[in-house]
Amino acid sequence: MQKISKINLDFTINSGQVFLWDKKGDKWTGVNGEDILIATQEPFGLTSSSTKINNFFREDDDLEKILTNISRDSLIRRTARRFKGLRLMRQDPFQCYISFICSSNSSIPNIKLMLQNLCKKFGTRIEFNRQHFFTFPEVKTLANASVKELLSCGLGFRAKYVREASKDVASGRIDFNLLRKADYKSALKSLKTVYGIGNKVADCILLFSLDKLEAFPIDRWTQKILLKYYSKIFCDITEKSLTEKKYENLHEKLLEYFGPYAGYAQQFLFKMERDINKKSWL
DNA sequence: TCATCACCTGGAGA
DNA sequence: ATCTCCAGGTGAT
Repeated sequence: MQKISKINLDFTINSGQVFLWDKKGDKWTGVNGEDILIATQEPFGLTSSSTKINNFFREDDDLEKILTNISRDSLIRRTARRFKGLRLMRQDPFQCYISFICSSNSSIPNIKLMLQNLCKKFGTRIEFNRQHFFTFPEVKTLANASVKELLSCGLGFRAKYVREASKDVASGRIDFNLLRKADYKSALKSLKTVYGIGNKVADCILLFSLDKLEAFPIDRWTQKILLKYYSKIFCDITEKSLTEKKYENLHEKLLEYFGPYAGYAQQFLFKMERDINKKSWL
């Protein structure tokens, strides 16, 4: 049994990073690529049956250092205190990539539904702890899927994105190992060449699966948050959708303000504002 | 470079 | 019941 202290499972899993997780009783079960991960919150940490849990929950992150680093104002300090134990995760890159391509103009429950359908149709059925699960589909399987089959999973207009994006990985044009080694800006540029990936989705993939902690995904919520609490600091923010240029400029300023772990700041703020507005999680 | 707009689909609210 | 509106955006014009 592995133990990881200082992680709050509920905060972490219910912060919009992952979709294929379920809680039964006090036990969380999730799909990560071809692995099924199981974790339970214990009074003194977190237990699981797999060492893969350590990597998944970014045990190597020095949270004390990170929190000190991002604590640039009282709001972020309070929020980090309130959601103590919330962490970023290190997801399977391909699953993360497809998940956030599917997230476009959709809601968390619906994204989860689409991904579950993909797993059922294209994943591998496996037995684990006397229960059955479906793993996340392999790259080549999705790359060879027809748009019609993808549509049957409820993807709608995202079906063509998923098909093309999967082909890019299958062909090697998109190589997650290279992107992980690359610096943030070149990895971002590369991901944005994929059909169906813009700034926001690219930043999610970089932050949640490719170790780019300076990524700061700016979606409607984040934009709302910045407008509501940070309009003095990041002026010229409006509620209108961000243009390419504005997104880039804003990210630059965010990085300047929150520092190299800006992605963590984003996650705390996102969690806070969604909870305030009572938005649904998994 | 920027502003609009269409887009699949499931769920919530009128 | 039936309708409208919206949801963690992106691509095309």
